[in-house]
Amino acid sequence: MGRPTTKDLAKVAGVSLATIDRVLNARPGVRQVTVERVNRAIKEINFVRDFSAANLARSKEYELVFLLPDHDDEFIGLIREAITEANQSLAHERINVTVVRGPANDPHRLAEEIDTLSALGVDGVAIMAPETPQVRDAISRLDARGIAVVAFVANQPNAESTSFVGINNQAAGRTVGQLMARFTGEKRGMVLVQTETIQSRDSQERRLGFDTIMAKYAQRLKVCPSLEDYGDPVRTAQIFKAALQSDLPVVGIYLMNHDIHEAMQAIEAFGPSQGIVVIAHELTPQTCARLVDGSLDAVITQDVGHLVHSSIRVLKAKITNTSTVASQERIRIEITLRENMPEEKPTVAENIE
Amino acid sequence: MGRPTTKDLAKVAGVSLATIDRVLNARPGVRQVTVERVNRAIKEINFVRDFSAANLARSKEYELVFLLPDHDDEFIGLIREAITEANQSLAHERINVTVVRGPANDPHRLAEEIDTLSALGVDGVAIMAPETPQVRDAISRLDARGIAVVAFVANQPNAESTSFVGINNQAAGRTVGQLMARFTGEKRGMVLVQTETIQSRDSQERRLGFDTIMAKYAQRLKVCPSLEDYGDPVRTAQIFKAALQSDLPVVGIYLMNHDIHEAMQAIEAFGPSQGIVVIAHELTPQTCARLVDGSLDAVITQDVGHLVHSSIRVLKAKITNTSTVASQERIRIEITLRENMPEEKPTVAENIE
DNA sequence: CTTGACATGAGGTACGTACGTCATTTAGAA
DNA sequence: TTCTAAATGACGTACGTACCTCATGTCAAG
Repeated sequence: MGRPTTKDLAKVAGVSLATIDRVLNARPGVRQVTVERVNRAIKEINFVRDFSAANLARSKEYELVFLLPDHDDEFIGLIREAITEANQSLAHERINVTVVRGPANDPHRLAEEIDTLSALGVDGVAIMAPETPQVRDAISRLDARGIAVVAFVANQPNAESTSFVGINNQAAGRTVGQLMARFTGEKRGMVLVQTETIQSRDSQERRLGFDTIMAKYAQRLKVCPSLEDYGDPVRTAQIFKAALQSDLPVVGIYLMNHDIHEAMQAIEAFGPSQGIVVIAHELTPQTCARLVDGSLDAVITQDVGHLVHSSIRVLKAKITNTSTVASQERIRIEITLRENMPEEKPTVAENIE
Repeated sequence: MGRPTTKDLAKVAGVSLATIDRVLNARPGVRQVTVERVNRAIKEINFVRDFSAANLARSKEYELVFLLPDHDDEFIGLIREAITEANQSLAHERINVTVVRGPANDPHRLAEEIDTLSALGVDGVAIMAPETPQVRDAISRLDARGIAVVAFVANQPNAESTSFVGINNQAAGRTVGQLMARFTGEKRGMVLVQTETIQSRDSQERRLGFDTIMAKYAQRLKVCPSLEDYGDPVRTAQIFKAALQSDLPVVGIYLMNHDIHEAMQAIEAFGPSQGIVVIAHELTPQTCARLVDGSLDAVITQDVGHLVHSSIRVLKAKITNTSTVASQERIRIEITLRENMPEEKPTVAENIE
C-alpha cells in the first residue's frame, strides 16, 4: 500500500470525493464542520496531496520569473546560466523559468517593470534589486494579486511576506574581516575597501561586518573609508593610485564589487607586486583565474546554483502553499581559496539514449 | 501548447502510440529502423518524457537505501537527519529513502549486508564504507542486478559505474594546509596531525594534500607523523600529552577525525591555552560550539544536506537513465569560521493549512 | 501457398487528482 | 409543514504515460 489517496481520505472522513476536492482546493460550498472533519481525517491518515498528479490534472505550468539587473557582469552571467540550467532540469516538474531584465538604478521604471509582470500570468517572481520604496510598493502589488515573491541576493527587509534567498551580508563582511585579520599576519599598515557606492545596502552591511571584526582582531591595521568608484574605470584607477601611493603601506584590500577587473589592474599597476592580501566576492571565471595565479587570496562566495534552485523551491512552496525544509534553503557564505576551488569533475550520469 | 506528448511523437514519427511506448520503455518487438525513426522524431520535436505522469502510471515508488557505518558519531547523526528530511520532501516524487547500518570495519559482513539489499526490491544504494575488495565485489553484484550505486562520502575508485558523491579529500587536505600556513602567521614550531588510522584512504589523501601545501608555503613548520588513536580515548590523551609536552612548541593541530571531543580535551589539558591553530572537519554541534568559543579556528565542511540530496538525484538519474546537471552535483569543500557559520534563520514558508 | 515468427496498430484500463454538471439531501426559515 | 438555499453526492472526462490484450500486417522459410 502506497500513500493514502483522496479516495482513502473520503472514506475516512465519511464524505464524498467531491467534498474532498472542494476542501482541498478551497472551493466554496462546504460547511465549516465538514471542512474540519476532512482536516482531521487528513491528519489522521497523514494524507499528502500528490502534486505530480495534481499538476498533471491541472495541466498547468508554473511560470516563474527572475527579475535581474540590466547590466551584465560576470556574476549576473553566472546567475543566468544557473537559471537556464534549472529551467531544463525543472521542465519535468512543470516549472517554467524566465529571466526579465530591469533597470536596477531607476526605481520608478523598475517598479513599472514589476507591475508589467503581474499581467502576464506569472505565478512567482524572484527579484534582485536594491531596496527602494518604489520597488517595495510594486512588490506589495504583486502580493495583492497573489503572486509569490522572493527577494533574490539583495534583501527587501521591508517588503512583507517576501522571503529572502541570499546571504547575510553583515556576516559575509565579518568573514572577510576575519580572513583579512589572519591572512595579514602581524603586519601593520592600511586596508583599503572598494565599492561601487556606499549607498547600497549590501555594501553598508558588508562594511559594517568587516569593521566590527577588524576593530576586534586587527587594531594594528588602519581601515580606510570606502573607496567609491561609481562603476567608472577611470575613477577606479585614480582612487587606487592615490591610495596605494600614500605613506602608510597597504597590506590588505577588500573588493566588494562583483566586477574586479579594473581594480585589480590598478592594484597591479600601482601597488607592490607581493604581499597585499586581496579578498573579493563571488566566484567567477575572473576571480577563479586570479585565485589560481595568486593575485587574489580569498573569495567569498554564495553558490549561484543553490541560490537559483532555492529561490525556485521557495516560490513553488509559496504558490502551492506547502512548506520548505528550512535547512536546505539556507545559503552558505562560502570561502574559496585556491585549494578548494571547484574542479570541473566529469559528468556523473549518462544521457538519455 | 505545452511540451510535446507521446501522441505528438507518434504523429511525427508516423507510428502508433503502442510502438512509441515500446521504444520508450525498451520493450521488444520493434525493428531497429523503427526505433531509429522514433529516436529521430524525439530529437526533432525535442520530446521529453513526463516523469510525473510516467511514475503515476507505473504507480511505482523508488526505493533508495543509504548504507551507513554502524557506529554513531555526530557526523553520521547529521547525515541521518538530512536523510529523514530528504525523505519527507521527496515523498511527493515517489522516492522512498531508508537507512541501513552496516559494520564498517568488517568487510565480509558488510558485503553480506550489501548482498541482502538486492533481495529487498531496492532500486538504488548510496554506500558509505571504506574501500575493500569485498565491498567492491558486492557493489559489482548490485550493479549486475541493475541496482544503481553511489559511493557516498567515501570514494570507491575501483568500483566501476559507481559515481562518487563527496569531496576530493586531497583538495580538502590542501585547503587545511593553506589555512594552517596562513593562520599560523610567521610562527615557527610543530604541527600535529591526528587521525583514527592512517590506513584509511581518506586520511591518506587528506594528509597528502596537507603535506603538499605545508612543504610549499610553510617550511618554517615541522609537520609530525600522523598521530593514530584507533578511536581509543585513552590513547588519544596519551599521544597528545606526549606531543604537546615535547621540546618544539606546537603551533598548529589538524584533527582529521569526525569525533574531536577527546582530542580537544587533551589539547586543553596539556597544551597552552592560547595561540595554537586548530583545524577540524565537519560542522557538527560540537565543532560549531568550539568555533564559537574559539578553541577551533576553522572547520572544513561538506554540506550534509547537499551530499544527501545529490546522492538521491544521481541515483534517480541512474535508475531512470536520465542525466544530471554536473555543476549541481559538485560537492564543495567549504571553509567555516566563526563568522560564516550558518545561523538558524526562521522558516521561510508556511505549512499546509 | 501455407505457416509461423515477428512487427505494428487499435483500444482499453489504470494511476491520483482537477473540475465540471446535475441530482439529491439537509438545514433553517417561513 | 413547506419552501428554498446551501451542502453534498454521483459520475464523467481529462491530464500524460504505462501496460495489457487482441487484431492485423509483413515477410521469409518451408
